Amino acid sequence: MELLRIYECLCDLTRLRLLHVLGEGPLCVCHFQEILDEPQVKISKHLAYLRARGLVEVERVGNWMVYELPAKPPAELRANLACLQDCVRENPVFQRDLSRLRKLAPQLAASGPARCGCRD
Amino acid sequence: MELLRIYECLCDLTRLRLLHVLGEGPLCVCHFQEILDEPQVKISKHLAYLRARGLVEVERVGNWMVYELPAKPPAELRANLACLQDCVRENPVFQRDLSRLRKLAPQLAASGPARCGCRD
DNA sequence: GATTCATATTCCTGGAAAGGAATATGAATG
DNA sequence: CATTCATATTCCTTTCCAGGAATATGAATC
Repeated sequence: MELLRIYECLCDLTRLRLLHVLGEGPLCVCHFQEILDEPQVKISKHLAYLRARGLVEVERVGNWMVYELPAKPPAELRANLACLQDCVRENPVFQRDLSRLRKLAPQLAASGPARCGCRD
Repeated sequence: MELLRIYECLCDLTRLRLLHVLGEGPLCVCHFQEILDEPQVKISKHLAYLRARGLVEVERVGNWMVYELPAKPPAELRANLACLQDCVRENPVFQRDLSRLRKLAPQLAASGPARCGCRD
């Protein structure tokens, strides 16, 4: 993966938030909408942007599209995601996203990384 | 400093190279031109871009403009510059830049971080 | 004070991308 | 098979930025 592609993905706030939340585990679009509190088009387009550049992968599950980070992310991506996570540790927006995620999937919070709960 | 501003600066190859080389120490525009082998306008504009966002600082020394990283870079910048350096450790373009830098200022290579040698 | 030198700025053009409104797709369900 | 639901795509407008050519600035030097 090219480093530049990664940085291009990182230079938009919505995409930063998407990637940050994805660090907790796979998630579907409807959950992103609730967590980020942003319109569907916006979420969907930015996910497409990330997907086109290989930063996320998708799997269709019935009506839902479940997005996740690549199973084996290249070193550059891993390094930058770790760096991002570190940088936003005290950022209210990013932390609010995380706490909303945990409210959405409280049963998963205990059992390791969150999964998309659409099927429940 | 806003994290987004940093990422915006990082999503262009020329700026990545400038920042990477600046990690070795202050440098003037003419040296950047030689090291990156890019036209003056391009270098100058990207340095202005970085400067406008606070990623670099300038000092005039006679005819030369000496650019450097901020004396006390905020944590987000430090983290990302370290991450960048790590990611390009095996990248031929970035490593060629470094070796050109050392050829330009061999006497400085030994004595710690490189300084702009225009005054010599 | 005219010239030179290093660098910055302006003016242009083309392309990318963000955001929203509207519409399309495709799976599930009645 | 018509509808609903979750999501994607298209179309549009606006803004931003990259790159190059030409020109401007400002310090130094003759």
